[in-house]
Amino acid sequence: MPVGDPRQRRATMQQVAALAGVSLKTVSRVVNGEAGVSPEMTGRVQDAVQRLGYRHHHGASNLRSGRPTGLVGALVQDISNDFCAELLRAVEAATRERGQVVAVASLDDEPQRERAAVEGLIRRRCDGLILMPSGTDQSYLQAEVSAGLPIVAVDRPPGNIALDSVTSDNLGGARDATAHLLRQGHRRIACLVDDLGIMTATARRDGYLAALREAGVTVDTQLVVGGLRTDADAAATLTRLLAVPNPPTAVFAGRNTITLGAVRALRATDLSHTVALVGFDDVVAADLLDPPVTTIRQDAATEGRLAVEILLARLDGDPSPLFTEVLPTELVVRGSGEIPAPRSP
Amino acid sequence: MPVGDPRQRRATMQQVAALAGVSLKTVSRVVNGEAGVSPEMTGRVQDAVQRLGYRHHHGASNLRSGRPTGLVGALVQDISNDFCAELLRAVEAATRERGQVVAVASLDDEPQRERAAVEGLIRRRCDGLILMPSGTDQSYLQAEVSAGLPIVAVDRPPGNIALDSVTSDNLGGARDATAHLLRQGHRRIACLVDDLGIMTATARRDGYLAALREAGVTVDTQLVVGGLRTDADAAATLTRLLAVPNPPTAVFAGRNTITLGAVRALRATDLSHTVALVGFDDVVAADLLDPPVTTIRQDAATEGRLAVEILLARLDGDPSPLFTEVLPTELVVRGSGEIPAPRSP
DNA sequence: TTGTAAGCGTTATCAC
DNA sequence: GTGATAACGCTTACAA
Repeated sequence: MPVGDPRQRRATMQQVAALAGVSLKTVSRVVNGEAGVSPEMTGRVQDAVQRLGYRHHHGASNLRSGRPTGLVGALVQDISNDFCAELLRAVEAATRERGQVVAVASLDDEPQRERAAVEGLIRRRCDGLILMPSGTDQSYLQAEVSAGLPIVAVDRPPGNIALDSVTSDNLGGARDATAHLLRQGHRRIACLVDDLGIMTATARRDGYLAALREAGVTVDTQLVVGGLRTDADAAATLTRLLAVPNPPTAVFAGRNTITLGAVRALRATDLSHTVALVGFDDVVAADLLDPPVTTIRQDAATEGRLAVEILLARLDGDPSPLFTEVLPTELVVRGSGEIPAPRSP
Repeated sequence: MPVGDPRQRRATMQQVAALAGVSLKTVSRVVNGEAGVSPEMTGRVQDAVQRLGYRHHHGASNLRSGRPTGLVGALVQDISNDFCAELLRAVEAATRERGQVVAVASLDDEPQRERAAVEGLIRRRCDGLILMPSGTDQSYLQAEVSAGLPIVAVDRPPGNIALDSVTSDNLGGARDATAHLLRQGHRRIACLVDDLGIMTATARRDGYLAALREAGVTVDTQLVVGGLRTDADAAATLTRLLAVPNPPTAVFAGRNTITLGAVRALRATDLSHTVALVGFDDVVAADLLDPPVTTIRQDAATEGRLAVEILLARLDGDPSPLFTEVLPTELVVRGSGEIPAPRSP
């Protein structure tokens, strides 16, 4: 077997044709499984293909044929985050069936990274994009959309542009979570959310506020904290909140990492069984913790599946008006959220 | 803004040239930032580029220039698995810096899927591959390697072929885990591992066996179970093992999902604080469980980082002999692994 | 500084 | 059935 150059140089159809003693076009026909080639020719070509280790050049093929590239982009916040990873899994499963390839990127909620990633994929002529928007402005995508590139926003609504989108009912879920805590008698409920530049964080805080308002409970702005990026942030913040006079008796955690941070803080202060906790978004071993963590479940897999279904439909020419799916969330009662409020002093 | 056709049709350099009233080559120069174009021409071209929404066509450009495509493949067992996801994150971080794009796929340990995914990426002329091998035979890759395609195996050694590889010390880690349990006085230790067709599962079982042998403990083959794919499998199996006469007093779980299954089974049988448990591979909230779970930690991020470093070095022409990095594992003592054996009856 | 011609690996078109 | 030939969108080589 010949040792390859470091610079990849692969056999071309031309070379296969030469070795097989046939024309270029015949090789093309055999390689593409077109009918109307004699068995003998077919055999000779396949032989040459084997011998030269010929591989079809999808890119060159596409250049001429104008067919789609079969490259789909999936840009999420963080591919190592459970929620994103599950969503991607669903996307990947659907595209694999079509022989498409999925390019992924973590944007870490940096709009600049989003633009760079999109740019890279467009230069590579991806067929479509699934995007978890960073920041609040996706208007730069207008040119691409107008050029016919299907883009589906997932998990968060896009800003300043109309795109197909699949999101969870963040506001409703947060309201449910907060209402649940209110029903246990809590009135001082901390609200810990991510960076408020992120639409979902804002929506979840708004859901919290809505629930309080509906219950006629006055908001203590000291108990509402945004900008929490990591579980360590969340743990530190909650520890601080618990240390002041008249501390919260319950916590609404606006994200899975924040929930974990909250659990750590409650453990450290020995308040796990005293302070109630409801988290938005499931945590892996939520049922195994003590107490088990009550959460608002949002279905990442369904979000991904729906998004990719819409994308593939668009690729197939579906002319429907804009899809804006909003998936319901589900309160999963496990224990931590049912800790009652202490009797009023 | 013109409404795009469903079939994407983007402006070409030719069209830009026509609109700007310059030659194709001048457009090429401006677009590629080559020196030696008058400011006036540059302006006219940039104008036309804007107006037409021109996007560079990386594929066409590559076809002639022969430059690398900037597409890197990362094929893992399951992108929604924590370990894989973290590994991918590291890969992605490194490639992003180079403006490369990462295509991912979950193989689910199905050799057929691996071949299909590799095939798809090769047709798209990816520059290199990071592969978590499925099954035990990667010899089919020989032709690609000979053609100059850099491939780095991660997490598991490739079968029947020499590839750069980055793996964890599975055998050593499993031996450490088992030795740790032996030190607590346990003699009847269950060993629960994944499908034995997976190299890491075999290595971990072998590490378990080695530790028993070194301690002069006879192996009870009834306690050694392979083929566990899900946490439910693991839970069911352990529940069964615990129900027979002379049950195990400790468990070595060969994978993070198996560890979770074991925790569930121990909870259900109320043996969490009676039967010791050491798991291979960290579990997300291991420190928050009761008891906290002792694990053998393997560093997914480092594995990914090293693999991609090797890959990029090869792309840059590094002619070193084969790399075969074996990363050490670390025993993380948390509680579940330190439950002592009951006194002999 | 700018432009022309050829060619990258493939497919489409139309002859033989 | 099989094969020339042009073309896809771009870059290289070379000329003006």
